[in-house]
Amino acid sequence: MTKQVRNTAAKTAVMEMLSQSSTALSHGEIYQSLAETCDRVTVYRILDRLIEEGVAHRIALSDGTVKYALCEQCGDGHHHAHSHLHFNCVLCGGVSCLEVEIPHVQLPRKYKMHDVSLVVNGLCAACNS
Amino acid sequence: MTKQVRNTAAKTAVMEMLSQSSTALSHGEIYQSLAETCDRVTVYRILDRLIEEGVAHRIALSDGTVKYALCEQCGDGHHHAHSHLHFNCVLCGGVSCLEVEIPHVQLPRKYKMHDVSLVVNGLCAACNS
DNA sequence: CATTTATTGCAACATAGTTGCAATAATTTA
DNA sequence: TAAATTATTGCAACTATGTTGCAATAAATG
Ligand SMILES: [Mn+2]
Ligand SMILES: [Mn+2]
Ligand SMILES: [Zn+2]
Ligand SMILES: [Zn+2]
Repeated sequence: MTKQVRNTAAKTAVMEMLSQSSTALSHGEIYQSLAETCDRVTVYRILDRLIEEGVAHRIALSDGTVKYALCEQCGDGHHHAHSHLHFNCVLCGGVSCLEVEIPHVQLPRKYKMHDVSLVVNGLCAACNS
Repeated sequence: MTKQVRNTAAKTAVMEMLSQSSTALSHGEIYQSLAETCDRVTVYRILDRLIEEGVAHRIALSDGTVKYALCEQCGDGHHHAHSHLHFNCVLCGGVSCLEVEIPHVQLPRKYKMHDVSLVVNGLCAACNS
């Protein structure tokens, strides 16, 4: 039997927060906004669980920073595809999932591609004015 | 006047190591191989300096891990371009610069692209047999 | 309400990266 | 070659990030 899922106040709060946010959030940002209401470790575990449940996904920026975003923000809800790029605004720091397909990349002979991570750094629409 | 550059034993050792290695190396890997011969912090500072000098570059993998590689390995030596992709083998863990141009990506209106980071995870030629 | 067990808090640990400062040593200059 | 300059290093101390074990807590189910 598959492990059952329980909805807790902390988990709901994290999801609510990710859902409200226009930008992907780091563990630290989430933990701080939840100020005192739950433990650091709990936030890590909730995020891990959300990812395992397919509700959220991890985004590693080009400097190594890790952010989290809900998956609905990055697909049409119907077919869930993770082959989209992530945009990191160097001005406001915002990180967002763009509905842009990752172009096909040709690898050298014998290489086998599993998945691709593409992060674009630049100015977002709001900051580029 | 621009800050002068000094070649020290530690710096030479790090460069030698990166130059010999077929894969990009993390700070930890470099530090361990240098075992006891110099401080942890020194390795960080040497790597920062190599990057500032344009000799090496940083590679952030899709899980947030950071690796370092010499720049000569990732260009033809003549024109130095950093718009190439990095390959991370999920089997041997090797990380290498591939001489493959990053395909053009079309961003939504008003977005301004500065630079792109593209990491492909999969099986390298050696592991894919 | 009682049972089951997923989730949490806490302590403790591991790794990654940064900063200040005094000591050291690579270059430059005399 | 010896002295002066200052880039580099070692060390201590600190912050940030992430993980694990275990006992206590609290969802869900009946
Ligand atoms: Mn996304
Ligand atoms: Mn490279
Ligand atoms: Zn912006
Ligand atoms: Zn391999």
